[in-house]
Amino acid sequence: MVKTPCCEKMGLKKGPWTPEEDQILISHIQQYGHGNWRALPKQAGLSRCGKSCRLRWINYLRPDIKRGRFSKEEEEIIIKLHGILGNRWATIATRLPGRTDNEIKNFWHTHLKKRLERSELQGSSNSLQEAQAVCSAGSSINMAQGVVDASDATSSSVDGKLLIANDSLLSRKNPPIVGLGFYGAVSSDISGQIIRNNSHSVIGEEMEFWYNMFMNSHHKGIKM
DNA sequence: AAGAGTACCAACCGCCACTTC
DNA sequence: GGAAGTGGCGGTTGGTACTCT
Repeated sequence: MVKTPCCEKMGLKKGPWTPEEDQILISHIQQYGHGNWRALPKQAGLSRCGKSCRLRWINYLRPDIKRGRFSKEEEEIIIKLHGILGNRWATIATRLPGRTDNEIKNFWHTHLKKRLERSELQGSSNSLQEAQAVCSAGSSINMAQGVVDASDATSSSVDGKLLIANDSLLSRKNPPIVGLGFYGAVSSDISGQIIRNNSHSVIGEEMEFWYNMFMNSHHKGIKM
């Protein structure tokens, strides 16, 4: 097999999409779906690479995309999940229906990150600052993948919290770093829904929970 | 009014993980 | 088991809109 480059240099268009291209892509996907992104542009008659088509569809053309400003609630979710997961935008996006990883990433870099930096400078005590404490510690609890992808897990719920019995959920890409990220822990029920709770005492319990879970899995030799 | 600086966001790039052969 | 194909992710860039001087 010869590996073909993602975008053949010849004849493939780059840059902003035109309304005509959008229309072609939408109608093609509505008609045939997107079984194979690399083959799609050819089938649809687009001079774009498959990756570009996929990105355009996922980030802009998908019918369930939610446009407009992020709500306070969404901001809070992003901040807390970022505190736990780090820059795993796609995972965070699964908890924000209608929002794309790209949108969340942009929002983080253009709004939240700056706000966090400002609030840190002002020394104010609010949730943003708390999250900043998590982020600036450079911590990332990768086992939290299990929280976010709980719907895929073979799992059981204890007191509304989740136990994961599927180490396939655990990222191999990023080795686990256990640190202050526990502080911003978000818990989830068995269906993967986030249980929102800003109470410090509960956060403390969650820290303990996640810490114990990490230690248990570590001792059992679960790869994380 | 115009140029400079800044903010925002769509899109690209390179890498990695999973799947298929 | 390993090589190749493919999809997906995160980092980054570049263009445009907006604000300030």
